[in-house]
Amino acid sequence: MRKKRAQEPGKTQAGKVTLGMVAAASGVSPSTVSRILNGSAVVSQEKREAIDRAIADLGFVPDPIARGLAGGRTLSIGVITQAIDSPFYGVALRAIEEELTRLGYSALFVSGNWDANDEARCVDLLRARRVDGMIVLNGRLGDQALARLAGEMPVVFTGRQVSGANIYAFDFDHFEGARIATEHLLSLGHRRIAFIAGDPIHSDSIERLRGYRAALEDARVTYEPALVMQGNYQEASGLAACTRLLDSGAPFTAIFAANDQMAFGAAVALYRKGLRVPDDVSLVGVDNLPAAEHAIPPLSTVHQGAHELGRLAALSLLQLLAGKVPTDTLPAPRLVVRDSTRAVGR
Amino acid sequence: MRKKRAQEPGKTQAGKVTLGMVAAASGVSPSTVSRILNGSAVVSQEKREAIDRAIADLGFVPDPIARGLAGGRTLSIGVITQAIDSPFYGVALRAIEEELTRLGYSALFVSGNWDANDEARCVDLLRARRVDGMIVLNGRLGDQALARLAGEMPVVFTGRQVSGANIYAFDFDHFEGARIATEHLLSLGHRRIAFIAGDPIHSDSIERLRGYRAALEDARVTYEPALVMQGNYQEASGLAACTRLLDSGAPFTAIFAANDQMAFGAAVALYRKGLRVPDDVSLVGVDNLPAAEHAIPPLSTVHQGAHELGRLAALSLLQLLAGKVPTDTLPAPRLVVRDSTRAVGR
DNA sequence: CTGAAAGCGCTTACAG
DNA sequence: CTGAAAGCGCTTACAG
Repeated sequence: MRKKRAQEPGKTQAGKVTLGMVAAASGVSPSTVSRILNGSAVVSQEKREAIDRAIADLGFVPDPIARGLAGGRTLSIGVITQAIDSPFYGVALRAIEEELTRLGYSALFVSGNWDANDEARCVDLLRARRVDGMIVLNGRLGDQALARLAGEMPVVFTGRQVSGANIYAFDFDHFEGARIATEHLLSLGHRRIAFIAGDPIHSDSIERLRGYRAALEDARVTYEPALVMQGNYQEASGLAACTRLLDSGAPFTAIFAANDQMAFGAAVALYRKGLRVPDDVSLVGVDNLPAAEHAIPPLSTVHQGAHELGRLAALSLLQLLAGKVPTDTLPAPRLVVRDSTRAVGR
Repeated sequence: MRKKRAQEPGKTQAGKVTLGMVAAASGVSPSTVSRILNGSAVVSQEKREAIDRAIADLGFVPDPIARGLAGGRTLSIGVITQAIDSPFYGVALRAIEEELTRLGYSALFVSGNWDANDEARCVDLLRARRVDGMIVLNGRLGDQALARLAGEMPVVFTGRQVSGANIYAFDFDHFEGARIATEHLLSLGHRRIAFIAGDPIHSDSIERLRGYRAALEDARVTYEPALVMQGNYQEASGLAACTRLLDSGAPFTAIFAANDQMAFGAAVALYRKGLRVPDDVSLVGVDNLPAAEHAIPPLSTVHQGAHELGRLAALSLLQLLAGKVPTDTLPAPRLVVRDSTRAVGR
C-alpha cells in the first residue's frame, strides 16, 4: 500500500492495462486499436475480432485523461449551476448526470452562486479542465463572454434567450406559467390577489410579473401595486414579503408567489399570524418542487419540469457536439391543483 | 469559429499558453518552471521572479489534464453521493465543493442511487478519471472493495465506521440524536410516542431505533412494537407509515420520525385525517433540513450538520493526501425546538 | 486498410 | 540549483 503517488517518468502505473498492451496482444498497431475504439476508420473484420477479444481478456479501459490530452476531447461536460443544493436545480442536475453518464460522458458540477465573478471563475476552471462543452443553468454570463465561450466549445444555456453558432438556449415559458397560476386564483373567485415577486435581476421574475398582470387584465381586475411585494426566490424572502403584506393592512384573499420556495415562506408568515391556508387565504406557487407535494397543506403550483430541463440540456449539448442543431423545447407549464387554493369565501 | 475539435498531433490549441512558453520567456528550462509551480525544489530568487513575471505576463494557467497524465495527479476528487438532488446531502455537496475549490481541487460528483452496483460503477468511472481520492457519502461499498480502493488512493467514508491506512471514516452520533429527540417528547409529558423508522439496511436506522428505545427505557416507558412503523427515509414512506399507524387505531400523542423527510410525510397524513400538529399530535424529526424551518408548523428536529459533514469530508481527504492522519469528528447532534412539539394535553 | 512517428503539456529521475 | 531527456497513454495526419 503505497501512499506516494509519484512515479518516475515512464513508469506505468501498476496493473494498468494500456492500449499498447492490447495492440501487442492482438498483433496490430496501437493506431488500429485506437481507430476501433473511436470508430474513426473501417477495420477488417478479422483484426476487429482479435482486438475485441484482447480488450475483453485484458480488461482494458481507455484512459480518458490520455485521450483528452492527445485527442483534445475529455468526454466531460462542465455544468455551471447557481447552487448545487438548490431544491429546483437539484432535480435538473440529477437528470443531466443521468443522461451524460448514459452516453459515456461525465459531468463536472460547479456553483456560480448567482455571482458574475464566481461564474467567470467557474468558466475558467472548466476550460482548464478541458471540458468538451458547457451547460450553464440560469447564468449571469454577459453576451460577450458567452459568445467568446461558444467560440471555443458548444454551450447550452437555460434561462435566457440567446442564439448563435455553437449555442443552444431555451427556457420555460415563465409568462404563461404565471398567467395560468393567476388565472386559477381568478377562476376561484379571488379578486384581491397579492403577488410575491422574484428578484428583478432575473428575466423570469419580470416575465412572471407580466403574466400575473396579463391574467388580471384579462379578467378586468385592476392591478394594484400595493399587493405586489418584492422577494428574491428564497424562502426567507417569501416570509418577509408576506409579513410586510400582512402588516400593510391591504386586504387580499389569495397570494401568488413567483416560486414554491417563497410560497413556503409566505405560508409560515400566514401561520404565524394565525391565518390558515386555504381557509383564510389561498396560496399558489411555481415550480412544483418535490417538497410541494408534502407541504401542509399540499401546495397548488405550476409544474416546471426540472427533470425535463436537465434532460434537454444534456441532450442538446450532445447534439451540438455531434454537429447537429437541437430544436427541442421544454413542455408548456401546467397547473397542478392541490390543497392550498380554494374558492373565495367558501 | 471552428466546430471541429480535431487537431493534428502536435498542433497546439490556438491561444494556449504553455509551460514551455513561460520557460522560453523567462530564459530557464521547462523543468525549472515546473518545479516552481509544484514547489518541488528550491529555486534561486532571481529565476523565480523572472518566472513569476512571465507567468503573469502571458497569463499562463497550468493544464490539469497534462499534469494528471505526467504526474499522476489530477487535482480532482471523486465524490459519490447517493442522489445529487437529496435535500440533506445537497448541503454537504455544497460544502465539499466550496472547500475543494478553495484549495485548488475540483469535485467530480456521481450518484450511487443507493445501489451497490451503481456505486461500483461510480468507483470505476472515478478511477478511470484518475481522481486523486474519493469521498463516499453513506455508501454501500463492501469492506473488501473499500480496502482495495484505499490501496489505490485515500478514501473518506461517511455513515460507517471503518478504519485502515488511507481511510478516514466518521459519522454522526445517530443513537444520541434519536435519544435526545425522544427525550424531548418525553420531557413534554408524552408517553405514547410512535416511531417511524428508516430502512434497516442502513446502520443509522438501527442506531436511531436504539436511541428511541434507550430514551423510553430511561423514562421507564414501555417499548411498544405496535407504535413502530417502517419507512425508508423518503417523504412518501413517512406518509404511508403514519397512515398505517392512524388506521391501526393504536393511541399515541406524538411521533418521532427518523428523519425530517419522513416527518414531512407524516404531517401530510395527519393533515389528511384532520389532525393538527402540535395541537393533536406532536412531531419531531432528525436532520434539520433547510426546509424544516419553513414547514407548517416549523418542525422541531435534531440538527445534524450536513455542511459540517461536507467540510470535514473534504478537509480530511486533503489531509490524507498530504500524508497526515485526520482526527476531527462531527459535532454532537443538538435539539432544535420549533413549533411542532408541545406538552401533552395542553 | 494499416503502421511508424510525432505530438498533446506536463513531471521527474538522472546527471551534472 | 538546473537542464536534457524520457515518458505518461493516447490520437491522428502522413505515407504506404
